[in-house]
Amino acid sequence: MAGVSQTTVSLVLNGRAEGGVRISPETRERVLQVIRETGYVADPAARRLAERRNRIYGVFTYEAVFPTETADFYHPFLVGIEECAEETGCDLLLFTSAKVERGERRRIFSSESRIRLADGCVLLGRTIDREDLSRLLSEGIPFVSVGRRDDAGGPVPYVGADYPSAVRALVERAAALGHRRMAYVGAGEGAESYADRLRGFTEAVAATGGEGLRPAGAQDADRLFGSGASVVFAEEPADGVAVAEAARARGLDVPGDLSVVALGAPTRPVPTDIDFAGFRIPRREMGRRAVELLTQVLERGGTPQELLACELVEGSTLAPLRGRR
Amino acid sequence: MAGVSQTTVSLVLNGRAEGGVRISPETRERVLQVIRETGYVADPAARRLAERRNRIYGVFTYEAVFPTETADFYHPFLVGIEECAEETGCDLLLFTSAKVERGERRRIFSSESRIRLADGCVLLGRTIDREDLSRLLSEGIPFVSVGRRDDAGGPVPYVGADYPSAVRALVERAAALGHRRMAYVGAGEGAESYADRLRGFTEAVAATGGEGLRPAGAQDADRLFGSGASVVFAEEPADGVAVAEAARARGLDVPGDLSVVALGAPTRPVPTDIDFAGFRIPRREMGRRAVELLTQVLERGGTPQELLACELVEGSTLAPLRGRR
DNA sequence: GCCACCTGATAATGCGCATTAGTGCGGTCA
DNA sequence: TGACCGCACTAATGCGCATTATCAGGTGGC
Repeated sequence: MAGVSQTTVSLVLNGRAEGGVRISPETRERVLQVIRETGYVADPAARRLAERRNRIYGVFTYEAVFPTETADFYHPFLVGIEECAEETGCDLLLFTSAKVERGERRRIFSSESRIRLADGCVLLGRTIDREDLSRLLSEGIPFVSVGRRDDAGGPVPYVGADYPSAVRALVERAAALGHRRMAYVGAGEGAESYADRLRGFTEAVAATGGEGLRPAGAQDADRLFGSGASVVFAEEPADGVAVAEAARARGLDVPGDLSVVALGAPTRPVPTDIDFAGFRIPRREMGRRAVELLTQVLERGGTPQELLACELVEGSTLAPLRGRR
Repeated sequence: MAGVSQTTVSLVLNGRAEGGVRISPETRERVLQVIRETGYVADPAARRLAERRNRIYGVFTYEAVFPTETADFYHPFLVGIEECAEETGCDLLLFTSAKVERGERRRIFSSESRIRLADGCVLLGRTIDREDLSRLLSEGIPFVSVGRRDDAGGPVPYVGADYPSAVRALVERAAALGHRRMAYVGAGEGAESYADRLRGFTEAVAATGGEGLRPAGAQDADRLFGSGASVVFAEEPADGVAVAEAARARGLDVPGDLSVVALGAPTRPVPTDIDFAGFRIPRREMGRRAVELLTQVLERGGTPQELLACELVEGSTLAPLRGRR
């Protein structure tokens, strides 16, 4: 239509006028005019094939991206991811096709994985299969995990929340309020985030000269209350609720008789109106940062690992040690 | 690695053993073995190029897909869309790259639209630009709109909510309760959904022999209450709240003195605990159905147009006409 | 010995683009 | 006059796959 070759259109379209190749202003204008009239758009698939890049970032989650159950927990991450993708000019590809046999989890590498359609991808989830991780690494697929991950045959690029520091700060606050015997309720393992919290707890208790206790769990209320702990660090808000309820059932006042600190954020709605002391996971910021880091990896490579600070939440469940003050 | 040609691999990979082409079991097994060992996966982009299909469905929204404001309204649609995409074995592409100049809406056809990367797409939004719609039609891009849309240079494929029927049922219910003078509050235009509600109202009122009133809006409380209407149909829950508040401000009891029916669902959080009579928009089902219809369009073409029934909500704001019963 | 026929696999082609190595042309300089 | 150069543009190639036409080798019939 413009009387020029496909090459010329390509050059005009991509503004590649710098590298030795020149297009006369008249020709350029003629081409642009036709493009405007027809609304021509280069086929992204072909582009990808030739250019080896897509401007499409994949988002992988083991659960549905738009869940109904854990919506409140994952949503903020996705808000951040989308925000940053929009700014970066990228589209997001949700791997919804990862076949799910009844009741099974999605898999990153299914028989017909489409992960390579994206330039790279962002991983989201409480835990991520080590197999999947190490395969991502060995195949050299660019990715960034939201949430710290242990090595999986090599260092994993991630942006996580700095749980150890957050927990440490809370332990120090408790110590400053006179608490010495502190209990940690929760598995302290299974996911990096849990391990990090427990580690932060253990180290901080040691540093402040306190005494760290590990009752079996919130269920084992007898051991918990028999331990003499004056403050309980609950691995998750759900644990915190369980502890608080058990305490009240025994006529103990929270925080009058027992302080409770809830770590993390509710991964599923917890029916409570307790204003726990704890911290806020910077989920939105983590999502944003993950996309930024992915972009950086794509451009310059590397294995970025970042921890974002959590903001402490005062709450009303952490009080001075009974009898003090 | 298997000592065969690229063609053979392709044939094995796609199981195309029916159409005259044959692969011996030994060769096939040898190829599959290598595929298993290496974890080879066909490049989706190249596949798309050659096959002209992707198994990627685009999702276009004018606002962010993961919004914070209107989250509650759009979320159910997306849940349905994702569910069905997962069952269909498709991935979802979120057009987050549609450049947004500060404060402007996204555009389907931006300078570098990637819409054609997807096999087709689902459109979401209260209103959709007629320009965009007619261009989708004229360019023959397969799509399905969530929500009924008027013709835009041709019939638009959609799956919508059957507002006219729902509103009619509510009007009939009101009529059965003795109401005759009924008012509709809202613009009744601007979006197809509003027009449909007003139309359902007008027709149903005429059919039941009642009297339909159109005060200017909830703001114009004087006209509304002076009209003698015993029941108000509010175009949106927000309008319903406004009406109910205005009524209470005048000492009128809802529904004792005035019944209020709220149509649709809150598009943004409305701070109220009123249990309005009205109906439930089958949002999740609409999302699911949109994906199903898109699949159908891709396979067999056509322009499906469907309306899904809304479930009536009893609520507590629609009572028998004062002085009756 | 020749042709017809079937089987199993491959060479060749094209999808729509980006990229590179030219190509033709008019002008410069020695 | 011819070598040389910059300019504006194009022909050709390849990206990784699906598809189609073709081919080599074997079998059977007459």
